[in-house]
Amino acid sequence: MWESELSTKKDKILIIEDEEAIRGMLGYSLMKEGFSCDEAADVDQARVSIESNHPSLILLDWMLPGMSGIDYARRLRSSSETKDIPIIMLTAKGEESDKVKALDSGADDYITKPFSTKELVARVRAVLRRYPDDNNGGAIEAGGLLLNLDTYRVTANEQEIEISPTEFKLLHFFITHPERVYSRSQLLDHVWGENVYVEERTVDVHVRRLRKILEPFEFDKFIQTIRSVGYRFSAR
Amino acid sequence: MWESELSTKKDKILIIEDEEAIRGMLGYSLMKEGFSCDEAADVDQARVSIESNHPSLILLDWMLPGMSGIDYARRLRSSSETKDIPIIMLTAKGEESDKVKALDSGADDYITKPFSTKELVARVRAVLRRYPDDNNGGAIEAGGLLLNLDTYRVTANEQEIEISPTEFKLLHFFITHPERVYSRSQLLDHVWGENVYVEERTVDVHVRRLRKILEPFEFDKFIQTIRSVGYRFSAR
DNA sequence: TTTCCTTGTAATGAAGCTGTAATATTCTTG
DNA sequence: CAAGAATATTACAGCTTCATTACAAGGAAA
Repeated sequence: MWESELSTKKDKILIIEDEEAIRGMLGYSLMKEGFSCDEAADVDQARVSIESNHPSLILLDWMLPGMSGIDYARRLRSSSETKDIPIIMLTAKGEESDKVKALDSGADDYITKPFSTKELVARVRAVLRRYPDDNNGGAIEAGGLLLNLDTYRVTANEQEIEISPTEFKLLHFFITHPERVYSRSQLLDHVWGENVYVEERTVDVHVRRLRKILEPFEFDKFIQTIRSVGYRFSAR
Repeated sequence: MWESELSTKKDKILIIEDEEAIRGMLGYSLMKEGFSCDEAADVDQARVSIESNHPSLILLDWMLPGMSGIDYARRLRSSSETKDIPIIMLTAKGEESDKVKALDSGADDYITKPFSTKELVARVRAVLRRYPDDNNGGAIEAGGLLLNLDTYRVTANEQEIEISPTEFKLLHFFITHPERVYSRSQLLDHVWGENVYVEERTVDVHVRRLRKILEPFEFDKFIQTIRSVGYRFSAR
């Protein structure tokens, strides 16, 4: 377990990777950047480590002994204790389809080997930043839109908005994952849950509803349609 | 606004400080070290400057007119557009508790006045080093043309371009396979898919469309016609 | 139970994209 | 330079995808 003396709020990162050399290198790089790291060589070690250390992010190798990283990511996502832990997938392949598979399995991001320490750290930071820092009492903001997780309230320019549960969850996902396109199926996975069977077009309807309540404030334009791909949230 | 001619990649630094003398001194010192600076005397000016200049680091005074720097730091951290910008807090006090407060509010570092220019610059550099320059986050670049697969955005010289799905795919293929001629049939295979029956001339039309949207930026010349062979992408 | 709210689906219409063909232009070669 | 070949450009009809609305089933609150 690596540790740094200087940083104030240490994020714990669990590295699940069977090759020791890579594991050590990752741990060292992250430690130098002020993270604290745990390492696991297989699924069993990972389970133990998650239970005892509650990592705030998981780096997951594409291939593990006895199990694909994809499957393991899916499993982590479907368990209530681990489904909120963000996952970054590490893969040696560089194909587009792998990327899609990784993201579809519930990973929050993915990095192709070989990668620079810089890129690794940047992505880790980026993913961690998405999750609320609890600085504002559990509130998240984007361009005048304020979403409060504790009170379950949404305000647009200080004014409260009535919002239904599903729209709240959808908006929450969007606001914590901005500037990135998500397919309808990915949105269903992340917002509705992994094993829920719902028509893809249903997403359209909920996007519509969300846009409708945001319209009076002109925040509907934050939710952008990417034709034949999906939707993207951007507060620019 | 200070600026230096010499440095290559200038990091923009926003100084938020109400006392003009200090502000000017900071700006001057940083400029000499190759940074480019903006100045703001209060929160309002800061907001404007952030929106238009996207600083890569913020120097924030502990006390601002009407608001504590701590609160402002917190606010910057909870807004999705600004939460990625590192903050260094400036304070006259030297107490340990203040330091803790500053770091808790989301500041990345903290400097006690009075401080030497050397120390200032060292800390600025240190913090910037921890935030590796925005890797373009999974974007591919070619001579000012930026294609981002995550966000599905294409920008030419920083300016966003509207593009349709097929043109996006075609451009993606081109930009990832530069400096090489592809026949129409090869392009059809790679961009449209292996077993799709489409007229070869259709490629011409899509090349035309792609060139058209790139024309305003003079990037249409990247796509070159090789008569009786096919097309080639070259950003030279 | 009644009423209100939420939610998923389906239907319809609108908007945008794509492939083809027709025509114009450019290039090559004899 | 003229004819032929290859490419550029334009227009448009058909198709795909998305927006929007209506509605019915389910659940919660009254």
